[in-house]
Order: sequence, then C-alpha cells, then structure tokens
Amino acid sequence: MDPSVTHAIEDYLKTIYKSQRNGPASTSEVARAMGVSAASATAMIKRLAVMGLVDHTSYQGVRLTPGGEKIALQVVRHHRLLETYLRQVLGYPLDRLHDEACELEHHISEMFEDKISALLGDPTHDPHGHPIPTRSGRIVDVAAFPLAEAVEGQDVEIHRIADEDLELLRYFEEQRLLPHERVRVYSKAPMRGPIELRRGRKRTLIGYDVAEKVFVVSVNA
Amino acid sequence: MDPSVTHAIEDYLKTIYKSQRNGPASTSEVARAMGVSAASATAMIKRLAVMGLVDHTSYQGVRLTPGGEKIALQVVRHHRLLETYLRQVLGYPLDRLHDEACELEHHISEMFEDKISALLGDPTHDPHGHPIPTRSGRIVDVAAFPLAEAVEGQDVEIHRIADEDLELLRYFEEQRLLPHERVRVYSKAPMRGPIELRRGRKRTLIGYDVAEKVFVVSVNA
DNA sequence: GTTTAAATTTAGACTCGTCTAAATTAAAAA
DNA sequence: TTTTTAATTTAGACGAGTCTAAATTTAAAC
Ligand SMILES: [Mn+2]
Ligand SMILES: [Mn+2]
Ligand SMILES: [Mn+2]
Ligand SMILES: [Mn+2]
Repeated sequence: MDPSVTHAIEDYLKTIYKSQRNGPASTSEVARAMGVSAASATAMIKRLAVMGLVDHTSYQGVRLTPGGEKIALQVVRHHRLLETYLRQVLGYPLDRLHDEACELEHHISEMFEDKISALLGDPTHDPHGHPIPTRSGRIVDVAAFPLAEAVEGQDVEIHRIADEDLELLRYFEEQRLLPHERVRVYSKAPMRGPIELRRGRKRTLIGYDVAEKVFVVSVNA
Repeated sequence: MDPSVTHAIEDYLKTIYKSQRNGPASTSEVARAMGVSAASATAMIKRLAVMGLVDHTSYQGVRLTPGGEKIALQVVRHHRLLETYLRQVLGYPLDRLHDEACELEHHISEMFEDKISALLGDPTHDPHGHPIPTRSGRIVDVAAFPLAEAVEGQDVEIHRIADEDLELLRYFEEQRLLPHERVRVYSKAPMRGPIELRRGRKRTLIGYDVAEKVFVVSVNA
C-alpha cells in the first residue's frame, strides 16, 4: 500500500466507508466515530479531498472516490481477516477482537494478509458475521433479519451479531449466540417481552433488545 | 505499555540497547542504525534523557537507564517472538522476517504476546538463533564461535546466523545453514579459503566470509 | 601546543494530526 | 421571512519526528 497513506488516513477512510451507507457522511458523524473534534475531521477531510480519496463540498458531507473506497475495503479486509485469525488461531475472546484488529490492520504486509487468509481457508465472514472483502475488493453478503422479528416456532441460523457493545459481546459469547449457531424461537412474550430459544433441549431466555442485535436467516427444521 | 512510549521511542531504545555492547552508544551509531540524520538522533536522545529512559552527557554518547532497558527488552521480546511466529506458524522465508517483525513489534498487545508465546511453547530463541528475553526481561544465551574457526573434523551445531544481509539469509535458507542443523567440518582450505561441510553424505562448500557469519557450538559425533 | 578533521549539537524549518475558540453557513423554528 | 440553533469551517496553536545548514566541541595529527 502507498506509504503516503498513513494509519490515520486509513482509519478515516474506513470510517467514511461505514458511515456513507445512505448518502454522504457528515463531518460530525466522522468526527464522533473517530473520537476527534469536528475541526480535526474537517482538516483531514480536506486533505483526503486534495489526495483525491474523497469528494467533499463544504457543509455537504463527504463521499469516497473509487480510489478511497479501494483503500477502505483493503483496510476492512485486513480488519476482518485479523479478527477471524485472532479468534480461530489464537483463541481470543469476542470482546478483545476489535481493538487488536483495529491496530494491527494498518501494520501487516500483503504477505501476512495472504498467509493468514490461506491458513484460514480464505474465509468469507469474520467472527461477528461481517463479510470479508476479497483482495480485489468485492464484498458479498446475505440478507439477514433481526432475531426479534422471527415468529414463534421458526428455526433460524445466526448470521451476524452486533459488535459495538463489549458487554453485549461477552453475553453473546457466554450464551453461545454466535454466527452459525442454530436455534428455534420457542416463544415470544408480547410487548417486546423476552424471547425463549431452544437448542435441542437447552433453553435460553433473552431480552427483546438483545434479539434486535442478532441477525438471522431462516432454516428448515 | 505506557502510551506515551511511541513507535519511534521504542525503536530508538532498541537501537541503543544493541549498540551499547561495550560502553555508551554514540549519536552517529544510533543515527546510522535508525536511518536518520545525526541531528534527529540528537533531538530524540535529548527527549529520551528528559523522560529518564537514557543517560546522556553531551558529546559523550548515550546509555540506557534501567527504565529504558526494560522497554528495550520488551521490544526485543516482541520482535523475536514475532519472527519465530512468522516462521513457524506462517512459514515466512528467512529474509522477510525482520521487516515484518520490526513493524508489528510496536503494535501487538500483551495478550497477543502471551498467546503466541504459549502457542510456540515459550521459545527461548528466534529463527536466527537470537535469545528471546522472558516477560520479566531476563535474557540468557550460550557462547558460540564462528564456524570459520572450527577445525577440520570437528562436529558442530549451528546456533546462530547473522541476520543483517538479506542476500546472505536467502543463501542460508537454500543451503539449510540454520540453527539446530549439525554439520561436520570436513576440510578447510588455507588462507581464508573455502570450507567443506558434510551432513551424512551430502557436502556443502562455503566461503570463509560466510563461515564467519555462522556461529556454532561443538558437539560429539 | 596548535591546527585540523570528525563528531555532535544548535538553529530554524517542515509535515502530520491534533486541539480550542471564534467565525461562518445551512437548516429549522417562529 | 426573519430569527435561532446546530453543524461546519477557519484561525491559530501545539507536540512528535524529521530535515538541512551552521555552529560548536572533541579528539587526532602535526
Ligand atoms: Mn484502525
Ligand atoms: Mn468484525
Ligand atoms: Mn520496529
Ligand atoms: Mn532475529
């Protein structure tokens, strides 16, 4: 990767990538996600624009150019490959993955990237169920819906879990509410009440708010 | 590690550690090893002195304090553990170990350090045969002598190889002149001439200059 | 003991990434 | 349509780490 692309630039591009889902990312959104002042975000956005990595019109938010997106996707690939590696090879707990990966993602070589990808069998999803971009920057994902919206009696496979809240990640790990796990929605209490899950004869009772943070796909039996 | 200890500071401390073998390290030595100007080295040395990590008297060189040495040894531990890991787990070629480790050494957590050390069985030496400091900073090594000084008929085990020259590292790898390998010094030509090695019935002819870069210990049969 | 050469330090400048405080613009409310 | 509020940008500063060029000190040569 171009050496003039610093650690900070990579993190900004990744942040903009994630906050430009619908329309351009706002300066304040970027600033909050990066944990810096709005003035700092403005300064960096202006530099990124000069470098041709983003398009920016004053007061109107920021959007990645193809060049900027390419770098962002490479960083996301590093991040998610590293999370997968830390978990599967080194046995990291779920709540320690993000911080370590967010640091290392800027410092591994292409060789490192390729070696761990190969060792893991070129995985397509990270431990939270997020899709891992290919080396060429393609990213594909499955449509999933919140477990909270499943109906009684439905069999589902967990596809993705929210990764923002460390407390919640520890809970997911304890309860084995993890990607690839299959559960049956045994009962749902009304008014956003608790949801009872069954795995074989083991039952788990989870809150509605938690169930909104678990994304699932329907499966048969 | 103290967050005020930056990447650059760690590399300077490591560099000073390695160049203060006999007496204090000179500014120019440090500058050359770091690949910076003498002025830059002076500036950093002054900062390190203020931080209490080195002792420095103007024009008289620099020496690590106990605090500085502690950090240097942690960085060396990271470096050598990483080299061992990259080689044994990811199958890196010898000549790619240093650069990757020198970058990653500043960015791994204590958990990462502990996990890879455990996975490797708490190794005591890296792939070049350099001793790996313990977490508490103890470092022990065996006395070894240059293969060039071995006598005809002597059986030796390679303990350490020079790691500065990438060309030479590739040669060591091709010829399997690596730590733990055993060879017999079959013949030595006079006047720093070629040295013939035997392993079983396989023979290898190496130059005297190369043999000065391979450090060995004597073994029986 | 002077002179010279080499090593080292100082002076001054630059980039990167950040900050706070103040000014400006856009959007929402009145 | 005017006013108020919130978002954004500008202005000015700072620390980290680097540079080149010039000044200084030490050590070696004479
Ligand atoms: Mn990051
Ligand atoms: Mn993830
Ligand atoms: Mn390093
Ligand atoms: Mn080594």
